Amino acid sequence: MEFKESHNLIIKNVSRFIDLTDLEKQKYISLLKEVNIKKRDFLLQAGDVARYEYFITKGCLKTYSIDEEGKQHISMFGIEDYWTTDMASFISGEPSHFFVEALEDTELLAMPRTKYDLLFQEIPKFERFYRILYQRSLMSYIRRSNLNISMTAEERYIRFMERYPHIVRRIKQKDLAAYIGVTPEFISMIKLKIKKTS
Amino acid sequence: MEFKESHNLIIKNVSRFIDLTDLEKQKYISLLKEVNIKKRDFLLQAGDVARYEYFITKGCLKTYSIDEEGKQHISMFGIEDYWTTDMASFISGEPSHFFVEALEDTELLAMPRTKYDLLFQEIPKFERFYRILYQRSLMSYIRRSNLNISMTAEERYIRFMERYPHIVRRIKQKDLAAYIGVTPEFISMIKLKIKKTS
DNA sequence: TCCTAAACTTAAACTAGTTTATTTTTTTTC
DNA sequence: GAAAAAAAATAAACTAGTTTAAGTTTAGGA
Repeated sequence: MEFKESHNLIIKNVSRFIDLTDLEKQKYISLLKEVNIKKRDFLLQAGDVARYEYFITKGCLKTYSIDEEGKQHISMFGIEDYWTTDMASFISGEPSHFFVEALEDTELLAMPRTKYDLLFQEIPKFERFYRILYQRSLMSYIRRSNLNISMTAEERYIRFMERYPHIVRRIKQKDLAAYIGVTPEFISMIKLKIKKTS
Repeated sequence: MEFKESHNLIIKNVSRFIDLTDLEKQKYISLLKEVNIKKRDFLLQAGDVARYEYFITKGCLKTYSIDEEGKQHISMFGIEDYWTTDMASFISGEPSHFFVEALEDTELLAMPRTKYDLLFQEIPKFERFYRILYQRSLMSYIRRSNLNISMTAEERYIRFMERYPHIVRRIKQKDLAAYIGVTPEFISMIKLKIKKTS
């Protein structure tokens, strides 16, 4: 069975955890909506309710909140083959505290909250898919926040550079700083220090 | 159908998200193992593999890691009606980086990793239960780490005191500090400051 | 119930990371 | 491809939270 490129991508992602028949694939795809946004546009803004769970087929996004002093805190970057939304808002139906903004022109597939129950009803295997997906997200979330707590900013910077060089290449240093949890000035200091010692 | 007190508790917890027949309840309970540990004993230690997911029926626990300088970082407290384990180790089968230690004599029900697949096979509804459970854990994890990032230690302290007074009553200030992410001395300073201002 | 270890308090010196301000470099836009 | 805007670098003054150290209170085991 032939699908378009973006649909192949999402089916490949889902098929890591569950096997779908051709009919189920078709059914699943029929629930998805295509969304394209330009660089600097928002997929979600604080105050909005997250009505979709998005799968990224092309591009790059950042998810962040803004604190009382107006500072951005980036909680994740999203690139091809990853999922993004504000889970808290998506589930609870309450307004989000997050912004999801495109760092490049971006293409996504959106699963509407309104179709979520229908999906589980028609293809119960998806309970399993999401059980595993959320279990793994939880796992990496726990790992990350544990590391963040026990490492200095310099260690966090070095670790991110080593583990996600493909993301580093696509983002501004300013955004890296907002993810690491320091000021851009401090990143400059770290780089200077590393240059001197090596 | 009659079950013992602890089994009633876990069934009530599971029944928030899925309905079980009496037969399914019995089957589920037959997979669980009762575990009792004394204050200061460990449910899990760094280096061990987490072979169980635990439901707390009585008592209080802390989950923490120890960094290179020997400092404890508490990531959660567990009390009655909550679940605990190191999800990362439980899923991956790799050794854990966490300690789970009893702060009081504690009674638990343990679901073995070895029975996990059997559970999903025999009662597929549990895929749904865990999908929802993990989705909600993820949600509160995201909320918490977002708040921690954008608040000062003082704000985090005040918030915890307000939201979890029933937990505060059962733990040492030292452990509260390790959860908030500051030294016990700094907690003393915060208390002093609050006393002065009010 | 007493004794001892652990927990908590207070305070002064210290440090990782921030703030503010200026200059240089890179990116965007027309 | 030049002008304007945004991002990055450098450096000095500053602050939230740490460290060290000494004294006080509390808890729990023999």
